[in-house]
Amino acid sequence: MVKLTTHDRAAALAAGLDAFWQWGFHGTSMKDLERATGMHPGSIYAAFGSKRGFYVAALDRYTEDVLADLRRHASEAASPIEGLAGFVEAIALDEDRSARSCMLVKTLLEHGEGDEALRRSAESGIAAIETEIGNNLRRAQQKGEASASLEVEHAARRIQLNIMGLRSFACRPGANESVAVMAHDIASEIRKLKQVPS
Amino acid sequence: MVKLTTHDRAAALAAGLDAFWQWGFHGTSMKDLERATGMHPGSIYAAFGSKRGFYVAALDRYTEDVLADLRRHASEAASPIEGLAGFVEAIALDEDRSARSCMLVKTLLEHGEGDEALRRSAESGIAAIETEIGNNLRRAQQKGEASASLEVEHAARRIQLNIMGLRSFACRPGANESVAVMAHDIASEIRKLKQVPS
DNA sequence: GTGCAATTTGAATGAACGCTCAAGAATGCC
DNA sequence: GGCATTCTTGAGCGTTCATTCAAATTGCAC
Repeated sequence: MVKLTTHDRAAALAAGLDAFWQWGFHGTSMKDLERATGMHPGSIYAAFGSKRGFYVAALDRYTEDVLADLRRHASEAASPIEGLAGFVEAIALDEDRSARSCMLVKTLLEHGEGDEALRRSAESGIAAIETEIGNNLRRAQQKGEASASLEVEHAARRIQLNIMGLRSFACRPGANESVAVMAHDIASEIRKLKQVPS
Repeated sequence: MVKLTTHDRAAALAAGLDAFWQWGFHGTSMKDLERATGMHPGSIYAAFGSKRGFYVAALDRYTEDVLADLRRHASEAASPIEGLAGFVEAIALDEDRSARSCMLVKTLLEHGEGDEALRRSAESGIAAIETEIGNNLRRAQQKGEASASLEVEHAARRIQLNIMGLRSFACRPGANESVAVMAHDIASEIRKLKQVPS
């Protein structure tokens, strides 16, 4: 295992993630990855150890990207809850179909019974996102935006489940209009967590 | 393509579905399918044409099974809406992890950009289930259980999205308790569609 | 029991798979 | 420029893939 320049490694991960995202782990061949990254097989193995190692690294990067996106929405929105609602609404605006499904769910479903370690890797990403959603809800509580009696972990799980459903729903061919409707539905359910100002 | 006795064909489909459900399309080899069905490669090709043909047939069978399950819940429950709520709650009771993910979503995600025909096949299954959910809601309207002003198609889509999310959520390793909580959450949201008796 | 058609069988096929590593190119140091 | 070291390259490794088909077996009519 050998260092690439930070830039090269990041570019390779982005390209590899893209390929795995489109065709899944088993559906993406080393030849596909060579084409996508412009690297030769030896270099890929030097950098990531194996096809599976490459997948895990790309999956980690995906989780980081989602977390960054979540934090960006939180920091740019008028309030924590608006940040979450905006994050959900943005899913419907995603142009490319294949980028819509959640890579973590995709991993979980593709490796149903097979690769326990890979499933745990996906689970830890999901847990991290759930925690971040929970952080936002707690911030909403501190600001008085959400009720102090809100069960944060439960609500975070429910939001996560909605996002999983929405992202899968968005992969349906020709569902473009209804995805937007569903996204707004979910966003307005999130906004219902705002307590009526007393 | 050659006829198997009805019984043999059904048994082969059930075994094949099981294998595809666990390992996905690309993750299941012909050798796996031979082991699962007890058939020899020639017989599988005689009966289903190709590995892909086998997958499509198994997927169709899956859709039929889900529809039958949905109708069973509808006919055994006290009312149409209770039928839907019970159907959702039953998902959490499913024992084997791999049988929890929705095969149709799994197909949609695995073939993100690749096999257009397969994705359309999955979509038609999803649409059929959505229609059946809608039928139940309409029946609820006719009985006065749900408001006549309920937007049936919209509500059906929303329920379907929740089910997709729940079934994916249920694949998370070690999520057993929270799956039950989420299932009851979704079921009680469905029950909110009951109009208050006036 | 015999002959014929239908079915079952699994060894064989070429292609594609993930992965390796010896050889070549590039780099750094004096 | 010469030498040692590191990195890059891609042909080739053994394996496994989906698929085929000639031969063996079976079922049936008479």
